[in-house]
This record gives sequence, C-alpha cells and structure tokens, in this order.
Amino acid sequence: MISNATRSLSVTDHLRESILSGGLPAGTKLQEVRLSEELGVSRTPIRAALQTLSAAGLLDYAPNRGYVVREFPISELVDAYEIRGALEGLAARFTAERGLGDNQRLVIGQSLTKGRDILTASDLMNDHVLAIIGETNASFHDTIMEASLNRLLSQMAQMSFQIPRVSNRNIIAFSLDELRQRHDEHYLIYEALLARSATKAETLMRDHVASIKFAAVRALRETR
Amino acid sequence: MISNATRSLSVTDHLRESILSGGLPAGTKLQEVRLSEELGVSRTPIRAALQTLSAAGLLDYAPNRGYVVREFPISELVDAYEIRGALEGLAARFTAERGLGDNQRLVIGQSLTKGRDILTASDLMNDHVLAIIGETNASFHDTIMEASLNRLLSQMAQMSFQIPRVSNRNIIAFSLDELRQRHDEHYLIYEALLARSATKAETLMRDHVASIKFAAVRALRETR
DNA sequence: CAATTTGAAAATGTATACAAAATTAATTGA
DNA sequence: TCAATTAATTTTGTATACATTTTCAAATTG
Repeated sequence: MISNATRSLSVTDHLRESILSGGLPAGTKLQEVRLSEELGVSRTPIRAALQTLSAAGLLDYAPNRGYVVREFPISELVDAYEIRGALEGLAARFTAERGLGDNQRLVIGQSLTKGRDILTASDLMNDHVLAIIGETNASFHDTIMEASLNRLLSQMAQMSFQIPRVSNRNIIAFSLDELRQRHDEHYLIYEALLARSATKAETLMRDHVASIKFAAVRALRETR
Repeated sequence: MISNATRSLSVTDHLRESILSGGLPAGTKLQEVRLSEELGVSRTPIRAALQTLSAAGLLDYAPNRGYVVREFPISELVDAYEIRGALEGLAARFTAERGLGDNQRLVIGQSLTKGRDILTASDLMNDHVLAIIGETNASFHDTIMEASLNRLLSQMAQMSFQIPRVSNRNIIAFSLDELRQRHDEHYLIYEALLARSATKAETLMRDHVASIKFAAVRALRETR
C-alpha cells in the first residue's frame, strides 16, 4: 500500500505521541544522541523522525541548531477548530458533489445506527459509551474525508488534529444530551450527502464542527 | 531564525522545483543512489529531501520501496483553489479580528498603491506589468496570512500552493481588465480589514480567490 | 510451455565515522 | 572583577559501510 504516513513507524510515532500528550512540553530541545540512547537506535532513524515531525509542524528547526518542540498558543488551538470546520465543510461539499460510494454509504449508515442504539439505550455516560461514540464519530468524519477524493484536504485535516490537547476525546467532555445533539447533526449531514445537496452538506458540517469547538473550549476553560 | 522551512536547502528545493515545474512527471521513481550521483552529494541529504517532500505531499512513499512522484488529478488541482479560498478566507477573518500591525498596514497599503499605479498607467499587458502585479499580489496575500497569527493556517496555505502547475503565475492568464477587477477586490478586502469587519473580510477573500480560480481553470482549458 | 523456485543484483534501512558548526568553559587581559 | 578571546566540548551535517528487503531474471519442475 502506497502512503506517506508509514515511516520509521516506531520512532516517529513514539515521539509524536510524547509531544501530543504533553510528555515533551513546548521548548524541549530534542537532541539526536540523547534520543538515540533513550530509544536504543542510531541517530539515523532519529533524524528521520525529527524531519518528519518538523514537516508536520510539531517541531521548530534551525540549521545546525537542531529541533525544539514548538509552542502551541491557546488561540491557535481554538483556531484549529475553525480550520477543521472549513476543511471538513469542504470535504462534505466535495463528497455531496461526487457522491458516496456504496461501501462508504454502508460504513456511515452502520456507524449512525450503532451510535443511535447506544445513545438511546444508555442513561448515563461511561467509558464504554464514550469509546463507542468516539469510534463511530471518527468513522463518520474519516469516511467523508476519504469520500471527498482529495488528498490535500485529507492531509490538512489530519494536520489540524495533530495539536497537543486537541487529540479528539482527551479533553472534550460532552454531556449525554449534547452527544445526542451531535448524533442528530451527523444524521442530517448524512441525509444531505445522500441527497447530493452540496451547499447544505457544507453548511451543516461547518456548524457541526463549530458545536464541537464550543464544547472543547468550555472543557479547556474548566481544566485550567 | 527559527523555522521549519529551511533544511537541506539546495537538494530539497532543487527536487521540489523539478517536481512543481513538471521536470519530474508523476510516477517517476526517485532512487537515492541515482539522485546522489546526479546531484553530487551522498545519500544522506537525498533521503532528508525525500522525507521532507513526502511529508509535504509531493511524493508517495512505501517502506522499503522508496519514493514516487505522486499523481495530481485535475480535479484536485481545481479543489486546491477551493481550499485556498477557505484558508485565506479564515486568514482574513482572523486578521480582521486581531487587527493589522502598523508595518503590515504599511506593506499592504504600499503594494496597493503600486498596483493601482501600474494598472492605470499601462494600456497593455507585458512582462513588466505582470512582474509588478505578481509581486504586489504575493505581498498582499502573504501579509494577511502572516497577520492571521496562525502557523497551522500559514503552513496549510503554503501547501495548497505546492501543486504542479498551480504555482501562481505560470498558468493564470488574466486580461488587463480582470487584473483591475482583482485589484479592486484587494482594495475592498483591505478596507474590511481596517474596519475590523471579520465576516465581510472573510466573504470578500473567499470570493476573490474564487475569481482567481475561474481564471486558472479557463487558462487550464485553453492550454490543453 | 507455464508456473514456481531460486539466486544474483539493486534498492532501501540502519549504524557509524568523520567534518563543520555551535555551544560552553577556560583563559587572558585590562 | 569583568569583558573579550581562545580552547574544549558538544551537537548537527555528511559520507560511507553494512544489513535487510525487494526486484528481476534465470533455472527448475510439473
């Protein structure tokens, strides 16, 4: 399978995870020999990982001076949701224009059913519900992005996720009622996609992401 | 200066240019030893460049199988302008909300004056006019992107430019009259930014990029 | 003759040695 | 004592050797 995501799998992923989780806070200097000793590999794969993460925007780089975990201002974190809204809105529009594939329609349909079932059955929030909802949610958004048939868009959307503390479920704390609202929005978007209503799909998706943003911002304020 | 753009400067830039200009068409296998011989450096900087360009989305990569110049469908090329419109629209909104810095206001003001002067003085298109307009145009868009104070956004916008045959001036053939229209749009956007009208600035910018898209698509059809 | 296996060639992945630059420590001078 | 210069150390940049994987062609087998 051809892709540009797979690489020095373990090293790159390990460092990325450390940065996104906050284990390597902003300003941390990432030195090659030190990392190579810690991770038990030579400098070569370390360098590859640093270059990849720098290109992904997680590290600052200066020639002959190395890599530093970059700062992520709160403002930028909020902006990331605006960007996501714009990009996913475009993805919804493209998908409506181009139409869902049979398999994609099936995947989204199933994830919606699964989400509805768990949301009607449960009266309270727990890890099980959150896991299912997180899964179906990711499936919904990923499938639409994929159906947009635009690699640039997919790549950018992925980038907008790779910001510390915005990794999907970590911070966002929805109430059960809010989850039901988000589910309903998913359903409306799905209908717009099936009806090939491009503008409607885009608008609904933008508003949907905006709703998610509000919850994320609220959760962020509560945390601090 | 800290950035993540500067790197194996020459090699990366050389390969990128070759890809964007079409010198290395889609499907071309980029082999490390071959490139290292051609460019007169070892495999190490070649690998760094390939990894960077892969992360930038210009190359496909498969582990143990190397890098290939990826395909850029026409549809994606058109979509790139939609994405640019959304991103630059957001940049305009953020900039209106946050306000232009003194220097940024000056830069844009001067580029607008310069553009107006050349567009009123000239009766016909020539390389000189095109060069000036291209310069002032880039200055306008870059400054707004910079003023948005969002690195993620800037990074994505830059990516949306790095697609073969969409490198700004190459294909786009405006008439003098159209250039004047684009200039007027620039001016209206500038006014909206000064007035801190966020929504207006975003809408105007989106429409402006859409106008550019139309010309690009038209030029593309004429070329083929 | 077609399909599979096998082996040589070539390509990528990793480790390491050396070069160049930057950082830090030490020395010198007033 | 403090500033500037110099030396030593550390760190990144590059080249190259070796390991592993893939590729491709020749040979074997049915």
